[in-house]
Parts: sequence; C-alpha cells; structure tokens
Amino acid sequence: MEKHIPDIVIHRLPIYLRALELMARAGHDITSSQELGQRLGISSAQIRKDLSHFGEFGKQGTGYDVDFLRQQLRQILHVDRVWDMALVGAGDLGRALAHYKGFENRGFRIAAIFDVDPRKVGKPLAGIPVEHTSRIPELLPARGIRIGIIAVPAEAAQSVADLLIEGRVQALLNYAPIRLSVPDEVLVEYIDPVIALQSMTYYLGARQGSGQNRSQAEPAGHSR
Amino acid sequence: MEKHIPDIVIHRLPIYLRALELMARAGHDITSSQELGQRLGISSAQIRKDLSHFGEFGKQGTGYDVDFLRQQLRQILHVDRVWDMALVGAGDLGRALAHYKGFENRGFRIAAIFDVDPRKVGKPLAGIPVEHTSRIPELLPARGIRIGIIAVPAEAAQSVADLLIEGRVQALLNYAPIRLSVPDEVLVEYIDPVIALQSMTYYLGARQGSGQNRSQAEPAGHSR
DNA sequence: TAGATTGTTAATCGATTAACAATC
DNA sequence: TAGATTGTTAATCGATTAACAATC
Repeated sequence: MEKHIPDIVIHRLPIYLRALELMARAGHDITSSQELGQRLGISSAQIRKDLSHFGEFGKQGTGYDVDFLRQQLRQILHVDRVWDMALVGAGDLGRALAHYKGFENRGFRIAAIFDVDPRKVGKPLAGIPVEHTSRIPELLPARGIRIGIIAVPAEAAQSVADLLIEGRVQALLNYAPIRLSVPDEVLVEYIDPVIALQSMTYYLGARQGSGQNRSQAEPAGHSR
Repeated sequence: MEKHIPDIVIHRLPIYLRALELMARAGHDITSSQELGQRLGISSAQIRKDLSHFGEFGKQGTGYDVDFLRQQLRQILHVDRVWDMALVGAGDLGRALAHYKGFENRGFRIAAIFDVDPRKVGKPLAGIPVEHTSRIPELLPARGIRIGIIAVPAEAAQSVADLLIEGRVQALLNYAPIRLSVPDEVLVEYIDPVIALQSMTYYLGARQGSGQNRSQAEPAGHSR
C-alpha cells in the first residue's frame, strides 16, 4: 500500500541522483542533507523530507553514504537497469541525440531510429539502422521498447506520437514545440528551449542591457 | 511599484504564448480561459489568475482576443524583440541548435558560435563563423549579447560559464548535465533529457512491460 | 434581455520550513 | 561523552481552486 508521493518530489529525485553520481566520481564517500542542499540550492529539510517518502537512508550524526543513497535512488527511479528507447527523427537533433554520450550509465539507450526521409532509411546512424517511421507500430512491441523520443518538426509530432502509442510506448520525450494529446496512461515530458529562454527574458527585459544592443527598434514599452 | 510575481507563474506564460501562436496560425480569433485551459491541461481559474497579475486582457462574456493577448504576452516576456545569443559548442548538439528553426519568430537568434576545436574555428556553421572559445570575453560585450547557450561536455561547462559571465552574459541555457555555479544576478535554465526521462521511469517501473524486455537481469527489486 | 465569461475574493489544498527528540 | 545529523512533527507559507459579482 504505497502512499501517494507528490510529482514534484519525483522530479527532484533525478537531480539528487545526478549530484550523487558526481560526488561518487569525485571520491566523496559520505554526504549530508546540508551539503547536498547547498550544492543544489535546496534546503536540507526538503531533501530529508523528500527522501523520507521512500525510507530511511541516513545515519544520525553522520549523514548519508554516497554510494548507498545513489544505489537506492537508482532503484527507486528504476534506472538500475537500461531502458531501450525509440528515437524518431534523424535530422540534426536526432543525430545529436543518437550520438549523445549522456544516456549511457544513466539508465537509457537508443535502440531504434526512425525517419521518413528515404535517403536516411537503411543507412546507420550511430551504428543503428534507420527504419521508416511507418514501421514503428510493427517493430516496437517485439523489441520491448516502452519509451519514445520525438525529434521531428512540430507538424509531424502528433502523428508520430500516435504511431509510437500504437507501438505500445508508455512514455514520450517530446522535443517538438507543441503539446501532444495522448491517452491518460501515457506519460509525456517536454523539452523546448524557447520556453526556458522566454522565462529568462521576462527578468532580463527589465534590466539594463550593454547599451549596444538597442539598435533594434524598441516597441511600445512594457505591459501595463 | 511592481508587486512580486511568483516564478511559477512566469514559467507558465511562455506555454500560454505558444498555445496562442498556434491558435493564431490556425485562424482562431477569440478564445477563453476555459478553452485555453482544456488545451493545456490547466484549470481556467489558474489561467485567469496568472494573467491578472499583469492586467486585464479579456472581455466578460466573450473571452480573449487571441492576437491581442498574444501581443501582450510577447511584451510581458520581452520577446517582442529579437535576442541575440552566443552558442558555445559546435558538436552535434551545437549543430542542431545552430540549425534549429524554432528560435526565429519566438524572439531569439544565434548570433555567435564558439568552439575550442581548431578544425572547427574559422569555418561557418549555419552561416555563422565559429570563433575560438577563448575569445568569448572579448567579443560578446561589443555585440551586446546577453544570453549564452552551453552545449559542451560536462567537464567544460563550468569554465565556459565563467567565460560567458566574463563576457557580461546575464542568462545561461545549459545543456550540460551539471549544475553551474554563477553569481546571484545571472539566470540559469537547465535542459537535461535524462532528468526528464528518469522522472518517467519512476512511474513506468511499477507497470507491466511488454514481457519481451525482461531479458536484462532484473536487480534486487523495487525500493522498500 | 439572457447567456457567457471575466477578474477577484475567500476557502482549500499542498508544499516548504523550522524545530527538535532520537540516536549515531 | 559531546557533537552532529537524521527523520518527523507541527507551523508556516504559498499556490490552486471554487464561487460569484460585475459586465460585455
């Protein structure tokens, strides 16, 4: 009987894990909620509270064993295994993802690549043969792939999502700047750099620039 | 005398804007908080509350003029102009970002590219000459660039951030899977696909797979 | 006018933090 | 033992939602 754990807590765990991996590699054996919090800009109380949803991992007076907590988080997040993923889109972004070294060791691997461009189909990318997008529903279930990455233009993203779902995928990482409509049981995470940039320019706009970049005509003024 | 607006509200505005751009392109003239909310999976009350921080943009009984609200949000987020950005890292990811069409029309442009690889320096990428990373502090201020994108390996990310800050950059978009330490006044947003993926595998792990992907040795079991 | 939807208030809900007993 | 840090409780803080008067 699992009690419900807030989604926002789940989203912080990978950040804790990433910090612990780094500490482990730096030869750190022991840490504390305070040290971890300082490093991440999070209060120590919050880290202890978050972890307490899953069990007791520390020792009073000492803190946490870096490697033990790391293993526990890997289990909790289910990245103590390797998840095969299907990448759709072999353009520039797809290429970058296919070559990305950061998946290895963090629980993920691109195991299949799809594109609609006949010039790309058949040729390997990062050692993986590119298949035609239309074959997604046929090929995925047999390979046990449960995660899809969408790296196609916005116009194609929804139809690719539909194909992936037909292929029994349960989680989508969407790089297209568009909201997907999917069944309730399918998880979606979005990556859109412009969304991140625009929340920074909100704050930047109010500040002084360098004085050099005012060449562009400044429109009517701020809201209000 | 601006009252303080919660950061979480600011982070939702670009999502509203993106939806409005889409509606505008689809020929939608008018919308309502309800329609917008349904489309985004957000309550209508929240949308009205968020917007109310900045003024009154709607009409009782009618809703919002799509184009007017879109223009207002563009002003509020300061993307009613074009922001020049410096891209650091001309590898696969840098290439993908340099060619990315999604910056145009949403307020951004890559105006300078840097890399340390002498084979890349001097050659153009997406029509922009690649300069050596060491020239960042010298070149950025003169060009009025206030935003930097970090697309280099994790090991190099902090030193690149330091160079960008020396070059007077005020906002960083960091693709390296590492937390940067920067002065308080510098804004940072992080993009790490693995963080997004790991929060989904938390939920996926508890579910049934297809039965085919159990070939990999399953470790000790779930937490607890 | 009747119907619809806003902007806003007050109530609810949930997340963060402070504090501390337990204990290594 | 003295010092440190956990896990947890209760208090605080902040965000979301429900409801509705205002009004187009």
